[in-house]
Amino acid sequence: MRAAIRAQRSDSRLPLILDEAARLFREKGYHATSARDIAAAVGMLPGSLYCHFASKEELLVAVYEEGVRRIGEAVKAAIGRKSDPWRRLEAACVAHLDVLLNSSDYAQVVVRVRPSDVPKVAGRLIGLRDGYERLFSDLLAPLRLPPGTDRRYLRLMLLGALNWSQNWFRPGGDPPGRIARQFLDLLRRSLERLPARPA
Amino acid sequence: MRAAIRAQRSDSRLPLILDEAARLFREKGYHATSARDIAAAVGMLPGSLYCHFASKEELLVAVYEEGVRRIGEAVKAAIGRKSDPWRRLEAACVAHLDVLLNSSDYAQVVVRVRPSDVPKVAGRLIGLRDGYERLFSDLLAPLRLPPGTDRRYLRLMLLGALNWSQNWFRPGGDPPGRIARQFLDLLRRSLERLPARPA
DNA sequence: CTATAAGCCAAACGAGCGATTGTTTTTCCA
DNA sequence: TGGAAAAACAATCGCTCGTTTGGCTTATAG
Repeated sequence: MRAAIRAQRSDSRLPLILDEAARLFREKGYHATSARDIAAAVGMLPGSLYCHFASKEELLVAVYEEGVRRIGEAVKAAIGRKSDPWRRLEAACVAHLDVLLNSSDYAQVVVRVRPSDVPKVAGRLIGLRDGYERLFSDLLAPLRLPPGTDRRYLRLMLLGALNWSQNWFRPGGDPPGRIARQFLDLLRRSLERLPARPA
Repeated sequence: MRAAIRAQRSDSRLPLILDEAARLFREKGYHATSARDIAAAVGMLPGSLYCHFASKEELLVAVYEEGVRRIGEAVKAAIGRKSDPWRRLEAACVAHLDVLLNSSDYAQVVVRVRPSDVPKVAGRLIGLRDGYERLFSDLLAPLRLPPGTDRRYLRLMLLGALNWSQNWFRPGGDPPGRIARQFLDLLRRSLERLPARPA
């Protein structure tokens, strides 16, 4: 029991602050969430937040960083040791969308909050997002595609459609995994240079 | 000279208010734009805005309505009297993206501002956007597609990719029309059931 | 010529904002 | 077990927010 109490006490509430900030930023957006909202959700006074963060913007950056880290981690785990390029891409899309629509407030903040909404840290946010998207460039590189196919547009179209799904997705409809596969399949058949499926 | 003065005086500044509100909402987002910002841009005092609008939310709705109207108008004009379904869709995508990235602050607000950021009027904003998107459903209906193709996902993917391009588009790169055609072409080849292009 | 109503100004309201300060409590290690 | 360091409290700062009120000017219809 002593050990349990000690462990509890030594818990810093910083992770809790990040959790609640992520949840609120995801729910209402950055500007519509006040420092007081976050403090109240954690159960502390507004001023106490500034023991952990220099400003509300820096708190956002911390949430954003963790979000990028978690998406990247989920996608890398999903790819695993697969070797077929199309299967790797499919696994990545499914994981990307799953973490984006379902499992992580942090990840949702990355897509929900526009860097240009927070000018003071916009550059850093964009840098973080770009870092993640390079992962998709790497996934697209080994695909064998029809000559003349622009991989950059392929990436932009795929990620754009996936990210935008946050705007219309409602739990209870098709699950994220199915959405991701549907999108990918719309591109896949042509780009694999297979004839349309036989009747 | 007398006539000129009279004409000037009778000018209502309401259109100017809408223009500046659209510009600022597009640039900074809804919450980051204050009523004082808008008033200053028009050259009047903050309180005077309320001669024309009951609240900041209602001003947003007015801008949003005008935005939806303008996108719809541009897309319909682009379709014109074309009859081939794929050409109609292409013209629509090009017009949609052009108005979204280039020509209209009003249109950009429609994509930029998330309805859920403004809960009091979210329902009306979503309704307006849904009304517009029905236009795309109509464009997709007459396409001859491989059996089993889900037109709903086709619409969601296409509009999602187009709308998201607002996040990465920078003037000076490829023009909107080219972007739209690139996206559409990535889908088109397979869905038209043509074999891959001959070497 | 006058009554009316719209458009705008001038001033300010209360609420809520992000952030700071000084003090107290808690934690942890020597 | 003493004492520094970290964490949180308590109170409040100055500011900006959306909005309201009341009065002045001016175009226009009767």
